[in-house]
Order: sequence, then structure tokens, then C-alpha cells
Amino acid sequence: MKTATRADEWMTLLQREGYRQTAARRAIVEVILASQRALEPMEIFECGRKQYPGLGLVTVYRTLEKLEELGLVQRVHQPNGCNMVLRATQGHQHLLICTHCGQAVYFEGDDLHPLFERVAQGSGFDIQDHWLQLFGLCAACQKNPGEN
Amino acid sequence: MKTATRADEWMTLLQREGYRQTAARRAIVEVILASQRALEPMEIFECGRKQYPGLGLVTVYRTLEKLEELGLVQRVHQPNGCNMVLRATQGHQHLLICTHCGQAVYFEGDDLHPLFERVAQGSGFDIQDHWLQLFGLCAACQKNPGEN
DNA sequence: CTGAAATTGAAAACGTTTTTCAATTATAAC
DNA sequence: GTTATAATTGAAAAACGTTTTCAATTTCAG
Ligand SMILES: [Mn+2]
Ligand SMILES: [Mn+2]
Ligand SMILES: [Zn+2]
Ligand SMILES: [Zn+2]
Repeated sequence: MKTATRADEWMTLLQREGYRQTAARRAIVEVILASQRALEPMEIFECGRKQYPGLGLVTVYRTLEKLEELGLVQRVHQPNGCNMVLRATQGHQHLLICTHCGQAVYFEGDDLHPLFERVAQGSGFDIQDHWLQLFGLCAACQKNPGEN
Repeated sequence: MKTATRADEWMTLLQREGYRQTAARRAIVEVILASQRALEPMEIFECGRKQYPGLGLVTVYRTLEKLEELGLVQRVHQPNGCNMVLRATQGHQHLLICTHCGQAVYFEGDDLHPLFERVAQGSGFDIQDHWLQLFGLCAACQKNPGEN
């Protein structure tokens, strides 16, 4: 008996939504799931085409749209790129990103509500949403400052 | 005796840096200072050209580079645009942005250090920087939900 | 006023994303 | 398995925002 991989799960979710399972989509999904960091569409295209050489860049864009729709991936803004794509996580989480290797880690447990209260009071705004992202050096990049 | 406007100050700062005072630059500076929200380069171009019709879009881009260099403006990422430009503020401040009219207000007084500590411990990262931005409805847009 | 250097806008080049389209493919019904 | 249908594909072209190139103009120190 085979264990369903995460890629299998994503393909099934796509199918459940009425989309079809194709080799191109599977290649894209596997690239995203294998990466520890957010990738640009062009990077996904280049990696994906190693596994499925016929892959077209247009299909990458179209597949990313659908994966975002399903909440499986998330767009990430960084100083060096604003259209990067990362597997999403469930629940309310924020990102911690290594400025050297790009590794992206989700964390939770922020309670910013006291801050929101204070800012709402001071400004008269009704606060609805927030973006929080931390940047730093991951453990590996602290040890190998010269690498990469 | 004339009061030096904020635009005068910015032009002087540019000159002090070795740049020249020109009509094109002044038009751009005045558009940015008059706006309560972050603007796209194209918007700055369109407004600026009302005051100085000869203005070129290229000059907008080149002037924005210099203003950013001097720390007078800041790039703002939003769901609807990642290269928007807003007058900067001194010190460590974050932005509160109205999702309806775009009005952008700086606020300070976040103490996120306890959070950083906790995340650093949990992840092994050395945290160096953070992005925090709040979104909501400004007082005016709460009152006039249909407007605009 | 003069001259050197900075600045300008138009046009072209660029990289990324979207649209168009005819051919191919996945899937459900038979 | 075969067939019919609608979804999906990649190539090419178009669209888009930004950057580079360049000759003409403008600023400003001397
Ligand atoms: Mn949060
Ligand atoms: Mn962005
Ligand atoms: Zn790292
Ligand atoms: Zn508003």
C-alpha cells in the first residue's frame, strides 16, 4: 500500500474542485512542495521543466492562480521580489524569512490585539487586517556566513 | 518674509546632496507632499504633469530614486501595488492604511521584542528586521461606506 | 556671461505577466 | 475500449511597468 504524498493530496484537491490532473500541474506542485523558500514563477518554471521538459511558463502562472484560489499557496512579498510563492499553512500564522538563503518558516503566537486597540483609539480607524513578517539569519546561515 | 514650505526643504536637501533644483523635480516633490496616501509612479506622473506639462515619466522614476536615497520617501507594499511611494517619517514607525481610500498614517509604540525573543528561541534564527502594517477603514470611510 | 556637468524627455529595450488561439489531453458516458 | 466534450496545453503575440540610451537642454559655479 502506497502512502499518499502531499503532492497527491494537492492533485486530489484540484480534481475535487473540478480541475484536471495533468503532468504539468503535478510537476509544478512538486517543485513548490520541495522548496523551503518562496519561489518566483520563473524559478518554478525552470525547476519544473527538469521533471517535465514540455512545461510552459504560462501553465505555471495558470496553475499558481488555482493553487492560490484553493489556499494551498500564498504570495510572499520580500525586499527582493513581490510575487514569490510559498506553500501556505493552516490557521493564522506569520513568516520568518532568512535574508541569506531565503528559508521561510511559519510561526504563530503573536498577540497584537493590545497594539491594535491602542492604534485604533489614536487614529479612529477600524482595524481589520495586518501584515507581520520577520527577517533574520537562519541557524545554518549564522554558522556559514560566507556560503552561497 | 516667506515661510519655507516642506517642498522648499526637500529641494534644498536635494541641492545639498549635489543635485540640482529643477521644475520637474519640484512638481514631483509637491505631488508627493500633497498626498495623504502612497502613490504609484504613474499617478505621480499624471498629477505632476498638471503642474508642469513637460514632465516625463522617466524623470519621475529618477527623482524617486534620489528621494528614497535621501530617506524622504519610502516604498510601500500593498495588496494592490508594491511600488507605491509615500513621504517617510523619522524614527521607527509603522503604517496604518485605509483599504477604502488609501489614506496612510504612521504610528509608533509597538514593542514586539518579547515576540521576537520567543520566535528566535523557537526557530534558532537571529532576527534582524521586521515588517508590520495594519489595514482597516479610516474614520471618514466608516461614515461614508458608499463613497468613491 | 561662459563652460562643464547634470538633467531632461523621447524612443528603444527590457523582463515579467496576460491574452489569444489552434492543437492536445483528461475525463465521463457509453 | 471507444467516443464525445470540455478543459488544458504551449507557442506566439500583446500588454505592462520599468530601465537604458542618447542627443538636446538646463542649471549653476566661476
Ligand atoms: Mn497576526
Ligand atoms: Mn510587495
Ligand atoms: Zn539561511
Ligand atoms: Zn479611508
